[in-house]
Amino acid sequence: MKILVVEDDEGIASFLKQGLEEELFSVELCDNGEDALYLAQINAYDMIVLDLMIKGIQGDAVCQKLREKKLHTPIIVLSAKSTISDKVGLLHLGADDYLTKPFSFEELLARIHVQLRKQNDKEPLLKVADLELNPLTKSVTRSGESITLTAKEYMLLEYLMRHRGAIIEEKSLEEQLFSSEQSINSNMVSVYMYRLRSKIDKNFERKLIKTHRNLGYSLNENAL
Amino acid sequence: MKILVVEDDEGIASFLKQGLEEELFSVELCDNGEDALYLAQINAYDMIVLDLMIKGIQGDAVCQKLREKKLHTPIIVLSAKSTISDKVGLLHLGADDYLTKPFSFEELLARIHVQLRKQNDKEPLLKVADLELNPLTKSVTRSGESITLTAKEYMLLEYLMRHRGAIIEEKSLEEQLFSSEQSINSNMVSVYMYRLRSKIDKNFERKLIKTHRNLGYSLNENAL
DNA sequence: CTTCCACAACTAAAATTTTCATCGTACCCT
DNA sequence: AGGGTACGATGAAAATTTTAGTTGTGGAAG
Repeated sequence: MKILVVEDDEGIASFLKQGLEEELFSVELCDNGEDALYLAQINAYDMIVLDLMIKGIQGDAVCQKLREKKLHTPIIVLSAKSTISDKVGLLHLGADDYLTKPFSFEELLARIHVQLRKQNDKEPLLKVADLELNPLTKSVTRSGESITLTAKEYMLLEYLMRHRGAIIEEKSLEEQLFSSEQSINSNMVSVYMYRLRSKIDKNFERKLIKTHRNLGYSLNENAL
Repeated sequence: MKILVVEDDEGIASFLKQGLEEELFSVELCDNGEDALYLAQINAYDMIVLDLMIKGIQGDAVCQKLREKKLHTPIIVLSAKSTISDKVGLLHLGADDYLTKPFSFEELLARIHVQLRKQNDKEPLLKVADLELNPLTKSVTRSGESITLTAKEYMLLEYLMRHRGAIIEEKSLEEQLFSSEQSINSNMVSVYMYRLRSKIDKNFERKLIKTHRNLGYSLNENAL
C-alpha cells in the first residue's frame, strides 16, 4: 500500500512517514502543491494525505485538480482551521475525509483504514475504454465479450484498473500479487503481464496495457 | 480474525461487537469470568478484549489464569479506573495492553492492530512436543529432522501452532488459507490436513493433529 | 551504424493448488 | 447389532502458479 503525504512542516511529515511505515505502508513525502499534483498523477498511490496549507498551489486546489483529472485515489485532508465552511467546501472539492490539527496518529490511521475499505464499495464498475471489470462478481468483459481470468490474473487486472492511468512499478504489482512475502528474483509479474495481455489485448487493435521500460506498467486508454 | 469480547455492560458490548464486525473481525461476546475462561481455552481467538469489572471471576484473575495455562492470545484490558497500580499490576498478570474508559472505538482498534502485529515478533520459535516451527525462517522440524512444506501447508501449520491446544473450526482455517475469498463447497481444508498429517504425523508414533468431528481440528501434545 | 547490455517477452516444464469422485468410519436410529 | 447417513480421508486428475531458460528489443556506447 502506497501513501503520498503532502505536508509542509518537516517535523509532522517525518513523524507521519515513520508512523505509517511502521504500519507497513510505503510512504512518499512531498512539501508543495506542484510536486503533489505531478506525483499523484504519475504514481499509483492508494491514498493521499494532504495538508491544506502548503507551499505553492494550495491543498484545496490540488484536491480539485486531481478530481478534475479523474484521479480516484482517496484523499484525506489535514487542516489547522476547523470552520464549517472549510469542511463542506473540501468534501465538495473531492476530499474523502478531513482531520483538524492537532490530531492523534491513531486517529489518522483509523481514517485511512476507513477510506481504504470504502474504496471497494464505491466504484461498482471499473472501466477503461471498452474493458470493464465488476469487482463484485469478479467478471471481466471487453467489447461486451466475457473474459475468463484466473485468480492471479484477476488480481493483477483489478489493481491495474484501480490505478488506471498511473505508471505502476513492478515492485508494487509484486507486493499486490504476493502479499508481502518476499520472492526476490522472480519474473512472475512479467509472466502474468504476458498472460493478461494475451487475454485482454491480443485480439484487439487498441492495446490498453503499456510497458514503460525501467519504470513499470500502466493501463491506459490514451496513447501515452 | 476471531476476537472474544468480555464485557458486562450490554450497551458497550454490542457497540464493540458491531464496530469490530465492521472491521471484518469475527466477534464473540461473553459477560462473565467463568465463561470467558472456558471460551478462551476452547476456541482459537486471535485476541481477547477483557473488561476488568465483570460478573463472577474478575478480569484480573481471568487474565492471570489464562496465562498460567500457557494461553498466549493477546489480551487487551478495559478498565474504569486509571491508577498506576492498576496498570503495572495488570501487565504483570499477563495483559498486553490496557485502555481506560471512556475510550474511543478507534483507539481500541488501533491497540488491537498493534497487538496483532506484535504477535509475530514475540514468539521466536513455536513448539508443540518435538515439533518446532520458526516463523522467521519459515522452517519446520520434527525430532530435529527438517520437514519441507509448501506455502499453504505452512500457513495451515503456523495457524494451528499459534492456536495450539484450541479446537479450530474448519471455517477459520479456510479463512486463514484463502484470505476471505469465499470458496464454499470445497474440501480443501481436509485435503491440506491430509497432506500436513502425512508430513508431520505419519512417521511418528505420537499424533499431534487431531480431528474433532463436527467441531474442527486441533494441534495438541496431550491425548485430549 | 554496429555492438553490447539490460530488460522485457515468451515458452516450456516443474511444482503447487484445487477440484472431483470415491472410500471409510463414527454416530444415530431402530 | 444392523443399516443409514453425514462427515472426513484419500487418491488422483485438472487447473493454476511458479520457476527457469531462451529469445527478442530498445537504447547507450563506441
